[in-house]
Amino acid sequence: MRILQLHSNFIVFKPVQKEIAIAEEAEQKENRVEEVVVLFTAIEEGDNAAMAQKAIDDVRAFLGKLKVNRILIYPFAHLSSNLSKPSEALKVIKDMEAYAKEKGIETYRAPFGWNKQFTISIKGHPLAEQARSYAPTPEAKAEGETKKEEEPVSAALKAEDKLQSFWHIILTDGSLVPVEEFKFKGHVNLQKFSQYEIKKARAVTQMPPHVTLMKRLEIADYEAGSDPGNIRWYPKGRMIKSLLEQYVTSRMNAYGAMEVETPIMYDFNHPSLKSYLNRFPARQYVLKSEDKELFLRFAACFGQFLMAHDAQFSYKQMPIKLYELTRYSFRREKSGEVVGLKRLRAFTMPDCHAFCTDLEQAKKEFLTRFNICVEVLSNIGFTKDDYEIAMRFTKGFYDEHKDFIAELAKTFGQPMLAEVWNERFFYFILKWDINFVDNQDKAAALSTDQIDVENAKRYEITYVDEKGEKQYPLILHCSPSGAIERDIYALLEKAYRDQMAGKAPMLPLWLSPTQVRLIPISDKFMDKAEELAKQIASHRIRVDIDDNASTLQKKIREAEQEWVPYIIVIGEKEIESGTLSVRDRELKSQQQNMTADQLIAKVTEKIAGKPFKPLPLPLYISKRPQFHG
RNA sequence: GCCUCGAUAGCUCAGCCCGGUAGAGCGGCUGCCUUGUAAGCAGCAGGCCGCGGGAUCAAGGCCCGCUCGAGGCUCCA
Repeated sequence: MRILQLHSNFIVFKPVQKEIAIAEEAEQKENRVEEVVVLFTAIEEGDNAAMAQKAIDDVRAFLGKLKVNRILIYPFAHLSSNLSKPSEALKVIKDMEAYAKEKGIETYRAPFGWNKQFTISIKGHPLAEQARSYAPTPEAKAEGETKKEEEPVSAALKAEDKLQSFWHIILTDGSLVPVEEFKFKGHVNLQKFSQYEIKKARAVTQMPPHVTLMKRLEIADYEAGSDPGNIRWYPKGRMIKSLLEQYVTSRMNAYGAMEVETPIMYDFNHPSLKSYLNRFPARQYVLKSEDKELFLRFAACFGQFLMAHDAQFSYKQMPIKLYELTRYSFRREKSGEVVGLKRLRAFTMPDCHAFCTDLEQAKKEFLTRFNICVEVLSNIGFTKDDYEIAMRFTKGFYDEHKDFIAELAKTFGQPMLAEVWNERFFYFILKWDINFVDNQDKAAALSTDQIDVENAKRYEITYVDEKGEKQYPLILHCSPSGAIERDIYALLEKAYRDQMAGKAPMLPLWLSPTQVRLIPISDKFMDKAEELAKQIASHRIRVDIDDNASTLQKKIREAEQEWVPYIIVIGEKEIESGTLSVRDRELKSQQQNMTADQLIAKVTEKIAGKPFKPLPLPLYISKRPQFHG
């Protein structure tokens, strides 16, 4: 709290304009107060009622010396760069006012939240001008926290600090083995993942491989002109990202989810959002617009919950599934945590909520979605060897639903990590996440699902049951693929791992920007190359032509460095024989002889069922700009 | 956010310790070569040495601040 205290002959102030939504009511007329001690006051983060009283007590001491008993509390934000939230500030200002009146001081107050005009005449004596600053004292701080604890949400937050986790491995029969007793032989990644989760101990001194790759392959790059964690996508990267987005969305459509679209920014002071938000105090991007304070969404929950709040539905229609691909969700992660495509401040997340009548329905749906998530990751290009699963639940939940956990474990067919809590700290009773373990032995969550038992109430979302009574549903929160950017991170890290193991690194065929590269041996064969390109492209295959004036060997080298899956050289032999010599990256670039039709059939089969986008760059390589050295 | 380290041509990096006219390779452009499965040859252009301040006759190099990045800590709904 900062106070500028001025002993004045008089002050005249006039509210001009409301600055914020929660501004107090006030008349736009001049107010004049004579012979008064004016307190220009800024309320800072952490200030509370105790501090309000202390400040007023200090002022009272001065009033005695000055022989005045009249104060004006004047909210004045400009004294601090560490202001509290307006709603908090108003509370503290009111505390000051009430306490001062209680102590018999003639107290005036300028309205909060207004742009005000003022004229002041200050007395010239030594005690007339005083500035004071109050940092939250340890006691005041503790008191503030105790106070917070009374709110249910903050209690949960505070509990999270003390949260104690017990780590186990879930065997495929659903039984739990303490992590220390599990033999990790043959489960190297699970061991790494467990280490990461439990000890969080890492020692690495290398640039994350996917960061180098995302730049070199002209997929994505940092954008220094934005905020950290806001990424620039080049044509190839945009295409890859768009295909993944399309794929996940179409899979969720097939699952029966209804796609919706909701705003990316929300009013800080909206009553339904407030208590939910309080759990995440410093994590949003905040923006001011006219008289409103808005935050950027960090998931699709807000929009979908507000929509579900207004919707009418009954048990007969449930489970009801809403889906949105958020482009973007925003989380203002701490600067030291933002890295590459792994952890961003603006990211694209598919988010599907299922509203279920009861736990039985929720469990059934949960299992369905679990299988969908594994399928989605598989289609993106990840096998069960690429990731590890963590199940998180309370001891109580496990005891009651052991069979269900066992069923999930059996479905997955591999041991999983279990984080077990003694009591529930979060709004969910069961959660799992699929984690990719990267080349620095760090883990990043991809798919996730959870059973939420709190938010229906918080958002007043209800359905009508068989008896015609309103009930709160259980809400499942699922991201089938996790953040799309993170999928690309994992694909690149996987490719790098393949490379280290002596394999040719590559993207899945359906995501390769160029699927087939044609290299005419000389200008003479350009016509033939164009003809062939036309034929291949007509089958929804991305094909391009290297028409640069360099050597054959160099063109092959460049195609290999671009991770092009099929490279075809076109010259005299091909034209005469009618068969193509295809360099197949998957087969360590061995040359395979096949006809154009055979190649088309092969590619078509491999990308069957996946979305398609045309070549993201000009057909001729010579026409392409260079986006990254 | 904190601690440590870094930022030099489009890219990768040398020069900094010990202050004195800005370097290489790749890429780009121009020309030659018309190529048979991972780098053909030559020439040319290209720099606010991240931004701002300071000390110095003189700063890419020393000092301070900032921005961005990397690692660690913390965090990860």
